[in-house]
Amino acid sequence: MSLRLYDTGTRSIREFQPRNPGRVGVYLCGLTVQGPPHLGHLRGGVAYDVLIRWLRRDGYQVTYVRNVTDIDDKILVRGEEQGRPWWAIAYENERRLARDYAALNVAPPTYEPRATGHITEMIDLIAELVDRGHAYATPAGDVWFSVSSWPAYGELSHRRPEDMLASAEPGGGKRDSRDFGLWKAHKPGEPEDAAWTSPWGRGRPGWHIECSAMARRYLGDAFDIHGGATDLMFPHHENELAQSRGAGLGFANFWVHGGLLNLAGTKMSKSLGNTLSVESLGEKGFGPADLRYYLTTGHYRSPLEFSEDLLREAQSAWERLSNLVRRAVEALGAEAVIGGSLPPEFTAAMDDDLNTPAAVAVIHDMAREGNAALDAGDDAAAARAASGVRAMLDQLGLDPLDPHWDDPGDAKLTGAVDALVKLALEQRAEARARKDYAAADRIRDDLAHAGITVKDTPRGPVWTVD
RNA sequence: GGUGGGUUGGCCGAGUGGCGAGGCAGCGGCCUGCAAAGCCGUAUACACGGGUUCGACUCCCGUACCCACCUCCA
Repeated sequence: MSLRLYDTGTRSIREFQPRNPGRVGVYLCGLTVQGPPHLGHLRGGVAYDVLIRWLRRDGYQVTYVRNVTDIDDKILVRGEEQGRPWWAIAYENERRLARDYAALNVAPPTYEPRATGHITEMIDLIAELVDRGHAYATPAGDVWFSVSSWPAYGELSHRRPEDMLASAEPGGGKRDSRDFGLWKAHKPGEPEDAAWTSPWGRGRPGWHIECSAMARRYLGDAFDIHGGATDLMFPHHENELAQSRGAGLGFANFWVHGGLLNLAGTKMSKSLGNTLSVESLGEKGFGPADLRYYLTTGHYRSPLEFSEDLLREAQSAWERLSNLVRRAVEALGAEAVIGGSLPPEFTAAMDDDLNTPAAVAVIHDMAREGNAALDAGDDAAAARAASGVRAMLDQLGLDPLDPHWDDPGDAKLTGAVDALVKLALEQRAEARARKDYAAADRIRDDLAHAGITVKDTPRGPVWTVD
């Protein structure tokens, strides 16, 4: 069994085969860094992280390119509004995104090219399109892609040209309302540092051309997988495809589109302003692992509803899993809970178009076995189950013992708190020994007020900081 | 108007032509001084109407409703 992936281009699940044996090239449309990232962006990041991890686990050498769009109309508008350079805003948001991805244990891509660093490649590509008759320049210095010159236009999103509404992008010398911009002439009033020299005069690139140009540079004329969320399918990906194919490039073999994250029934979106950040959730007691687990419990292509209640449920479920792993480590030692292999049911679920909900169900089943074995004192079975659970979680980027999840701010305090809590627990143990439960419970309550939860286990009390 | 996706039990969420994934919440029990954790058991499902079939939640047709895209958006 190997990976079968849904491909938007053919609207079907296909056996994944790389173009070159052992190597996979993946291009993911990253963010337009006009504002801070929100949970929807992070969902996409986690979903593709899961895909990349699965490909690597299959032994592929993966080149994963995720771009940053750091020049576009909206970024320029933000700069105007805030009275700051547009590039400062772009870079600030890019760093925020990197920080949030890191918090969620999303591995960095192989390379993260910025649009502004690839103007040359874009100009080259545009020039080729003009030469081939698929693009035309206007006297004003704009360059448009000619949709009517490319009969296959619409093949990805399966739209017929006559069904398309006329683009709102006005005139500007366009021959056809569906034509889209490859190069935008610099306009009076726009920042001088937002324009580059080109054969058509000073200007800046249109949105779609960057991905075609950067994918070509880093992955070659043809590559394996192109990803992005479903809202990019049209027009962005359709346009990318037309540009690249129009220039004679093979472009992507698989198109993988992820579902959106909904908030109160509608999608979370920059333009709607209904966004949520990792920090705001942290203030409500949710850790990045809770969020990552939650984002993993839905299938990547399905829309996912977000609410605090749902996140809280995910948190409970995630704690169950991480409890099992910790219990096993406490009972059997850390060396007994490493390096389990992945159960065939888990592998089958993941190979089936990355069916993470089914994969997570396998983890829960094995966690139950592990807990039962622990209760029964069957160390061998417990170690086997806990190791398996850990291996599966690790595959999803959710190993509970990964130091990544530790709050670094706690490190300095841990030693001191440890000693103090130990002292309190000794007193509580003495009280319990003389059956003075009122005193024992008072100590536990006091600790609880300080944010420390004490639980009694067959091997003595354990405590956690909330 | 066009295109695509969806409607599963209190909630979330997989899946299959015939054995009721998994989680969260609930209830009962075991364990525990209590609590927590854990384990065992347990009720409530497949939007509606037709059709195909020995048999449909699963296939087909229709209806309703929801979401997304068709303008920038992960």
